[in-house]
Amino acid sequence: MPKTLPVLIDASPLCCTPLGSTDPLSEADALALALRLKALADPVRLRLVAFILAQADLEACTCDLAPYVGLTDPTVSHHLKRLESAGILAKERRGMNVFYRVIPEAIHAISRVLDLTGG
Amino acid sequence: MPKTLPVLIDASPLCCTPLGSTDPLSEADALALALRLKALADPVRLRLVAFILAQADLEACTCDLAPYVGLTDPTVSHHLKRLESAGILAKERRGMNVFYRVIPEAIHAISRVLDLTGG
DNA sequence: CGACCTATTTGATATCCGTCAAATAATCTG
DNA sequence: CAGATTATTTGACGGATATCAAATAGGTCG
Repeated sequence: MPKTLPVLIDASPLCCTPLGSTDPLSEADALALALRLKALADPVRLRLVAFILAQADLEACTCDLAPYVGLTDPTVSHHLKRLESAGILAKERRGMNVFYRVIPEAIHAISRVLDLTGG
Repeated sequence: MPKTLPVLIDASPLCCTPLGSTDPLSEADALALALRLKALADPVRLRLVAFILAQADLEACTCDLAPYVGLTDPTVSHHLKRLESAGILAKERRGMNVFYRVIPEAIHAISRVLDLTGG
C-alpha cells in the first residue's frame, strides 16, 4: 500500500452555520461538528493543544509533550493521533523526532459555530 | 426568579484563559473545559441544542424534542440530563410537560476559550 | 381515588475510549 | 550492518456511554 494519504480520516470539510442561527442542524453537520468537539473533549488533549500553542515556534515534539502530561509515550501518541485525525494537529517528522503543530483554523472554526452573539 | 436551583452537578465555575494564551492549561481547568465540551460532543445533543435555539420562545418540551431527533423518550431524557448537568440547559416543569432552554453564556464561554484570535 | 398522560429512572447490552506494557517501525550514528 | 534512540502500533483491560424496553415517578382530570 502507498502509505498514509493526507490523513484527515475523520474530519469532513469544516462546516456549518452557527448554532444560534434559526436553521436546524442537519444530521450530517451535527456529526461532523461532534467529531471535532470529541477530539477536543479530553483534558489531556486540551493540555497538549495548549502546550503546543504556548511554544515560541508553535510546535512541539512528542519527546516534550509526553513528559508534560505525565503519561506514557503510547498514550500520548494515541491522543496526538486523535487530534491529527480530526484535523486539529499536523505532524511532521524531522530526523528521529516528530513535531506537531496546531491548525488554528480548525479550532477557530469550532469557536465560530459556538459563537451565539448575533444568533 | 423562583424555581430551579442551579443544578450544575458536573460543571465548575466557568473557567478559563483562552487556549491561545501563552499560559499552559492547568489540569483542573482542562478537566472543567473537557466536561463542557464532552457534553456538546454528540450529534444528538448538538441537534437538541440547535433545535431549542431555533424556537421562537427559545425553549422546547421533551414531547417535541424526542420526535425531532427520532430516538426513544428515555434516550432523549438521558441526553437532556447530560446537557443540564453540564450547565448548558435549564429545565422547568409546567404541568405535565418539561421545558428546556439553553443557557447561552455556557456555550459562549466555550466559544471564547476556543477563540484564538489575539493569542 | 383512579384512569391516563408525560417524563425520568433502572437494568441490560453493545460499543467506544483511555491507559499501559510489549512489540514494531523509523531514523541516526558508529 | 549493528546498536541506540524516538515514536507508533498492537493487545489487553477497566471504565464510560448511547441505546432500548420495562418499571417508576410526577401531574391532570374524570
